[in-house]
Amino acid sequence: MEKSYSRQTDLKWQQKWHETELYKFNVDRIDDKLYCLEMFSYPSGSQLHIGHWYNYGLTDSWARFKRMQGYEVFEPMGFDAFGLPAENYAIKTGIHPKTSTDNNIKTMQQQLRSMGAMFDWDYELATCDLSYYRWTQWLFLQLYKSGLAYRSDAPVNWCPSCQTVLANEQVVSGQCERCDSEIVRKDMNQWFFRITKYADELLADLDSLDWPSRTIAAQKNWIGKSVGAELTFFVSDSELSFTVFTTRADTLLGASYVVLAPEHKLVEIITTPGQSAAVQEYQLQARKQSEIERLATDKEKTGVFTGAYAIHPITNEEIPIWIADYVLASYGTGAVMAVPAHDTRDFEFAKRFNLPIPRVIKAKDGSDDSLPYTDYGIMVNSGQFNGLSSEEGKKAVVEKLAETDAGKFSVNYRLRDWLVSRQRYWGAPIPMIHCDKCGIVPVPESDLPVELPFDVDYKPKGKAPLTTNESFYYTTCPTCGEPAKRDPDTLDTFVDSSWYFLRFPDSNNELEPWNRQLINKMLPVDKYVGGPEHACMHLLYARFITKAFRDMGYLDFDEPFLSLTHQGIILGPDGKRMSKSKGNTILPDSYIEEHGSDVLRLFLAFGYAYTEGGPWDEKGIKAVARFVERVERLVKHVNQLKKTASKVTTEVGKAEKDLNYVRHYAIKGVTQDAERMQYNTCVSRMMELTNALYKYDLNTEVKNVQLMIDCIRDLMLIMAPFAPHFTEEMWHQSGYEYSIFNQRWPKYDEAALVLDTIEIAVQINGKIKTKLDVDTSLNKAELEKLALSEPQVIKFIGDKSVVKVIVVPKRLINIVVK
RNA sequence: GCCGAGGUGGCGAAAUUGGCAGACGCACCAGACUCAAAAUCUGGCGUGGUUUACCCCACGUGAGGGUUCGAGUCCCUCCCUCGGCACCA
Repeated sequence: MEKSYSRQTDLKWQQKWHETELYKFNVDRIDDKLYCLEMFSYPSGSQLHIGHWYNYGLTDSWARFKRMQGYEVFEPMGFDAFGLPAENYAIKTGIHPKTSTDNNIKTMQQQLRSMGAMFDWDYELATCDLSYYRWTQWLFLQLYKSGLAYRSDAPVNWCPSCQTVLANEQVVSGQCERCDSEIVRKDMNQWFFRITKYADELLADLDSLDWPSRTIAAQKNWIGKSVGAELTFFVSDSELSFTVFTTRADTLLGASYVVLAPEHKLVEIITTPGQSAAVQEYQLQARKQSEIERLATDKEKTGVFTGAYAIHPITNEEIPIWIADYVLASYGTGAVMAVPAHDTRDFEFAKRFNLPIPRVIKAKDGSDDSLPYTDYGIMVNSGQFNGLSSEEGKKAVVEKLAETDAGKFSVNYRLRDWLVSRQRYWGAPIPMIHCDKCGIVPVPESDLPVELPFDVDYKPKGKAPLTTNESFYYTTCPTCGEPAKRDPDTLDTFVDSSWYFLRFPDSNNELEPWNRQLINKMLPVDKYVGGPEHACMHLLYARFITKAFRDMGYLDFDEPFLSLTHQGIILGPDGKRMSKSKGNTILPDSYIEEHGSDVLRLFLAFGYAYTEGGPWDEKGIKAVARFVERVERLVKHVNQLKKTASKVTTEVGKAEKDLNYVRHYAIKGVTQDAERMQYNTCVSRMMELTNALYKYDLNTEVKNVQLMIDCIRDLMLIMAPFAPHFTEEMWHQSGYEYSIFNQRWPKYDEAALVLDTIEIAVQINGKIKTKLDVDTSLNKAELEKLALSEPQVIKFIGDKSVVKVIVVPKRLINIVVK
């Protein structure tokens, strides 16, 4: 047999789909819309790799499945085109980022088209296009206007290799997310987005989302809510006071000293002359520490006594004030009350410096008298609070202090504001102007875009490259008209990607970033598919931007992505992550050339649990190629039978019923499993139906050809989302009307799934002893009677007596004997 | 340490959510076709024991307990792997 599926088939149908505009989104059907989105591509130097196929190809299969179910599917594609890799490549090779990015986009467009996905290219966007980033700048201005973008002096994360600051989210255990360089802390004046304003809502709304639990957990961890109280301590012999944050107000009576962060503002004021040399030395040491040193949790506690004392707010006793680097200036109030008996860190510190360790909580059942004791318990040695549980005490102590304004309930978040400025070239310029007279002035919206100049020396020098382009950098103040300077920093690329899903449905709108009525209908995104590595970056930022623009009145929904799936990672054949340096990279191109793109797509569907991924397997792709050929032979064989079979029947006997059962079982299985993106079992069901058809053909002399035709028609339909070119070709060869993707998804018939007889298991005391073919029409009592009269069963029961019989229709009968 | 996801044949994996563990496929073994090979087709394939064979028996989802007529699935205690957070008060 001449094979009729190949790479040529792909190209032929891609051409036809393109000419007939088959996948063009029809806005008139917006009420049936389904927004299916894959995380857009980063056009790096290399080409589409297996990971892209795994993400885009199989999400496209899901989208096609939805299309056949009658949805008007919106599946756009674009490019996250600003960013460091293009710039670093430029520094290395001298090729301008714009040149290399434009080239890469062209290559990737080509490759994405060759995948044969339904992407509607009319909506394509690239974040580095002026038509896109002018609206990114607009976004910035709106955030600025509403107080959500602000400039501040703060200790920031500086990557000495990338020569730029980074957001907290881009620092991974003290190292740069991109280049693994050790991060340095620097005090700099930078732009921030006030994401912390939404901390509580970002946390609370997580529970309403159909997202993987690990991603929800990661965001919860990252936001890091802690509920507690702020308590005020006065400095002895002074009017000065400071507050501490604690989640364990019930342990207040056990506070035997307090600790300020070395950077705490009060330190200079309260330190006694005798201690000032030691304190200054310690502050200097703390500042010099690298991020990695500071994060080490196993190092010995260090600290210095300030010489000053605080007044305990309940006992009025004097307790010493220390400084130590285990207290972070950036969290809570930068000061803690130390309760060494009930906190492991305070305990270590107190041991080291011989500070008192009074116990004020005992275990509820009195069983644990070891220290430190960090669980909840009963308050002891706490005067009027004695006998209260920790839970009660946490309230009672704060309420007591509140009487004198020395305490209030309070919530703290680990989440920090999002640092968005970068001292790099290849990004959207920040639309702000620095004027000596007027201060920081926003660029008027009518002056947007602030165009990124082409002619810039982008080699890193520790300051923003845009300062080297004088005609960009030097400008006039829009307020007073005097000479002024543009902000030379560019926006974090995560700003670009934090709103692209809002732009897609209206990506050609030149008057506004999006039309409100339109996106209120098009969004939220119904299904979002991409890697899990964005859990606390892109996925968090996008939620923040959505909520912020909702509050500004530009859109009416609360969350951007209702349902999220993370595809797994396809590893190299060696089981390691694919990388050029390891030489274990698998490129899709040669497989597509050899087998056609559908074989690759089907293999990715069949070979892995979608959310798990796994090592590349050369043999697997052969197996799937074999399956595709097997289907092709079958289609051709039956099309032949249609014309030439001399002896046919329309009767439906046992063999026909069995075949029809497999057919409807397959339809049902694929319908359910495709819905939840469990693609491997979808392909299994198709294989079973194929096998059943072969078996029927082989074992049946006089065939019900019409049934075979119907089965194969359904097989082509359920296979279509996973092998779009192949099935379109088979559909065509079978004489059906173009296109298979305009067909409705087949429905399964529950009646066909009920067989006349079924094999059920018979257990004695829960162990399977035999199996019976029974009529499915039998009721429970009849089944029980039948089982008990079965010779095998009688033999097993022997002289024991039957205590109980459990009958589960269509499954099993369990006879309990004693 | 806290949070999340996992641990099932030689391998990739399934299991209608408490009801026949291992579907589907890979690899392997045997057979058919063939001069031969490839391709294709048919059958076998968790482990151990027993048996000439058909059969039969026992064991089996990381380990150990428990609930239940019945547990891969629920509960408790551990072990291991991966991911997130972490001197966060």
